[in-house]
Amino acid sequence: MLKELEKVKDSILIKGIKTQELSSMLGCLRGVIKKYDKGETVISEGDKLNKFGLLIEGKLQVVQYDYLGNKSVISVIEPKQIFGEAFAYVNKNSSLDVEAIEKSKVLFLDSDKLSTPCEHCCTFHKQLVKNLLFIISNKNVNLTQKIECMSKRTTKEKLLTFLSLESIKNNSKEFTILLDRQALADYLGVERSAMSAELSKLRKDGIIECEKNWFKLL
Amino acid sequence: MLKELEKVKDSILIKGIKTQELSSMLGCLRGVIKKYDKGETVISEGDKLNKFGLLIEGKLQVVQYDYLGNKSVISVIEPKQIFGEAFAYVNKNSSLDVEAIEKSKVLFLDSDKLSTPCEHCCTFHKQLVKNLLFIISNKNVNLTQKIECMSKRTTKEKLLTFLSLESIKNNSKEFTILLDRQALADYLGVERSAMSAELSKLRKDGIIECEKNWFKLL
DNA sequence: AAAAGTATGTTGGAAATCCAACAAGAGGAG
DNA sequence: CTCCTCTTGTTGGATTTCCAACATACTTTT
Repeated sequence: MLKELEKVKDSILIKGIKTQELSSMLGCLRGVIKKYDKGETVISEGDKLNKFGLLIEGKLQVVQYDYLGNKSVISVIEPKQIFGEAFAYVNKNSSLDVEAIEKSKVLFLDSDKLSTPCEHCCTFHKQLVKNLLFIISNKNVNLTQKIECMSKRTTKEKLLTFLSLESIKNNSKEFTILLDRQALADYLGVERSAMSAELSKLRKDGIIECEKNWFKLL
Repeated sequence: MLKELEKVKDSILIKGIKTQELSSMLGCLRGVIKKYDKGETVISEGDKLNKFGLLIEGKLQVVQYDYLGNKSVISVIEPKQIFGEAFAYVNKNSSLDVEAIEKSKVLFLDSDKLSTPCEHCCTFHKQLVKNLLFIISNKNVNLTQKIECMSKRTTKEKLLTFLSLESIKNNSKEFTILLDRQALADYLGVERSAMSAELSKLRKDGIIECEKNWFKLL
């Protein structure tokens, strides 16, 4: 198990923790590794979570079924990322499903053990708590920014809000983004073709320049 | 200062902490109380935060200015609620403003001191960390649900998604909501009048019953 | 190099939303 | 009670988005 953990030792969750501490950490947090084949369910809607997951290898998908039963993909989990922590710490049953889309290996850690340092006050606990607070707060900031974009009424405004935020993040009027057109449209909650048309208009109106993933605000 | 803190001793942040521990907590977390008059700025965009706030009395507003300079209210902070914690823990400058909309009193706590238990391993630290993780995770879940609603393409779907989630929360097909029509429209990111019309249609089609803040899914 | 697949841009009609203005009802203040 | 304000519902035309279909360019496969 230790060997598995070392594969992800530069993940944000365990960043700053000494290699020699990893072993006692696994014991302290009751680490368990589980393996999933492609298509298997990792977490089901309604599950009570007292552990959260750290993906060691493979790929997972967080999905949701709406009131009509339509499936939608909320996010994709890559190795070194954690998942399920929000439900674990609100003590609420999961409202999402997590499925393996590749053969995957997951390390589960006890959420309570992490937040409650043991009697020995192990030094790694401090670091873990810091790291976890960083991860969750960061998600929070990102979700808030997404909402900021989505709450604009027109596609043009959504785009400009998004691009303006990216420009600030990159500290430059020029930048590249990670999303392709379809992913950007999904992120903003609009139609890809309509967004594409709007991008063309912004370009024609001299408000932006762009090509593929590269953008420049004028 | 201790007297002020006792006013909010049933806040989620300090829930479960013994009264006799509050005093040492204030010292440990370098608590500072600041007072603001109506209209004063509590946090400015760009501020580097190493403390987060716990509102003791008054009322605050979290606002944001978009790329055109338009002001929009992100949320309202009521007594016992905390604010600024996300930016404090991601070590990122605030991208939001916080303003006092009433004469207010705020207790600031050092975010680093909270996440890094002192040598004495004070028992209240454990509880604080747990409480904080709960609060932030909870915000996370709520933001995700809001995104779930907003990402639907039509007003009808947005409404039904929202109502379906409320129904689940209340564990009943019948429930009342806290938002009035305008607030609900803002939450879903649609026009109030269009939403009102859609509600009427849903009622006419026999999909829901509603009156004011009361709803029933059929 | 041909073929198949993927990403992006374009377009036109159908559908939905926005916007502004007004109507109806409830509740509060004088 | 009357006046005023606030909330909610209604309506119609302007605007925007959606949707489906197709064009083009670029990649990968064979």
